[in-house]
Amino acid sequence: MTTKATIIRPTPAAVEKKRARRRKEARPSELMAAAIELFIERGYAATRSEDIAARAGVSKATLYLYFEDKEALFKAVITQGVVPILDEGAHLIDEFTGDSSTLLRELLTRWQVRFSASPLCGIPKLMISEARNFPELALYHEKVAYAHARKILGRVIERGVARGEFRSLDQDAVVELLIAPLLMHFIWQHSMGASGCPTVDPTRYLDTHLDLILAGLATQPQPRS
Amino acid sequence: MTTKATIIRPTPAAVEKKRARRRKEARPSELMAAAIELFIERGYAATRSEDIAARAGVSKATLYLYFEDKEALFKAVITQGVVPILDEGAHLIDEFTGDSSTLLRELLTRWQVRFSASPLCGIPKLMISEARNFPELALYHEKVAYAHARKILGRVIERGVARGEFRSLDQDAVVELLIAPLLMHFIWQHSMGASGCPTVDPTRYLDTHLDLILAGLATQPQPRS
DNA sequence: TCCATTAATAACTGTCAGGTCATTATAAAT
DNA sequence: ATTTATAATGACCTGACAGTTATTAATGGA
Repeated sequence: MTTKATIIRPTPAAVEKKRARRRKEARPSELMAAAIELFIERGYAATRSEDIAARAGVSKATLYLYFEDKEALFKAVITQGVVPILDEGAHLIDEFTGDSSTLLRELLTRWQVRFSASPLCGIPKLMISEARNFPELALYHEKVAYAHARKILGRVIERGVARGEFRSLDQDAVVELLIAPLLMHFIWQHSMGASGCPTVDPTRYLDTHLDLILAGLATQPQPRS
Repeated sequence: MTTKATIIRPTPAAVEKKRARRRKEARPSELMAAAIELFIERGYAATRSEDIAARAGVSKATLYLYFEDKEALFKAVITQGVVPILDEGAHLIDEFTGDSSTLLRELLTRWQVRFSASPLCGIPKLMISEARNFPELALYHEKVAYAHARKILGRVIERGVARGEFRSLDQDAVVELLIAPLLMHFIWQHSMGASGCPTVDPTRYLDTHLDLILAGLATQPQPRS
């Protein structure tokens, strides 16, 4: 017999199961798109869940049909896939046969272009801002995103050193120094830049970065611009 | 005759004048020290004014004797003097007679050491996080801090180019690229780093940065490490 | 010692935002 | 058409926090 019990309200577990199913539909991605914009603009604490819902064109209560709470929404936003874009770079390495300077140039340019065209490039600013309020999330993000990018860049440097094209310097430091300007640029754009502070031209900036660092890495004097 | 009016409460203007006088005493700097720590840790919105007061060892109401509101305290913290430290670098340039590579090395090292030893190095992270919530403040900070640093670095690059030591590249971009790794390092330390993410060794990082960028800037092939 | 002035606070208030719930609209099924 | 299941929401509740005020403690000058 069916336990036609006195319980009318569904159990919390059932509610969460339903939420998990719903999270794969269209509505949640609208909410997440709205959330990522607002979180990047204002930060986590200063963003009201009602505003997120409003921007997605639904009511606040609807948001809570799809996400357990504000924090779950934040985590969903942060853990959105940067990995596929990073992996495009990894494939580039596998296929590439030319010199490592050119490879490095192509790799960084690719990443810059791909991230610039997506809201994902706002995530560094967001993660930096909220890291101390969400330490586990920071560690997770470091592991799946930053460490991944470092590994890929590390392979290029190793390749260059092995082929006698690059000097052998402190590997970890070189990799950080390759990423830092890109990251800094994204971060600046989404914070100071968005408040009216001057920003450098992205392509000139990246070109100069590559020009400098490739000359600095090279074992032989390069043709100079 | 003195207007012995019915007014018992002091006028808001008088209160503010009193606050301005008090702000030059010892208590406010304790409050600001506490505030800078907490703002950097948790961000502006997530920091409760009661916690700031508690860390400074006073009650919340006392805080409001010295600062009009939370925002005024935040602005006071941000506008704390980075300029003197930057100017140490400017003096270095004036006195220096050697080659520009060494000058650049000394300048960046000096800044790195001086900022690392002070809570001021947390301000970039704070400003980045809150720029969009305080646009005027972002512009002010850009003007008195970042633009100032850029100008000083610009002079060194010009000096190097004039003396035939440095290649002539996009001036603005080069300056950004000199600062970006330092800034990024401070920002990382105070966000991801503080959440347990691995951080590179500062001195190795700075050494490699200088090694790379000076080699990249140099007109003549340098002695290579 | 007394008074006047200033420093400091505990207790309070109003507002605002996260989260819930009873109810209504919408779609599906028979 | 009627029932059932699901999607969506307005109205509500509650805790937390910025900012205020009435009161007390400290200070100092005569």
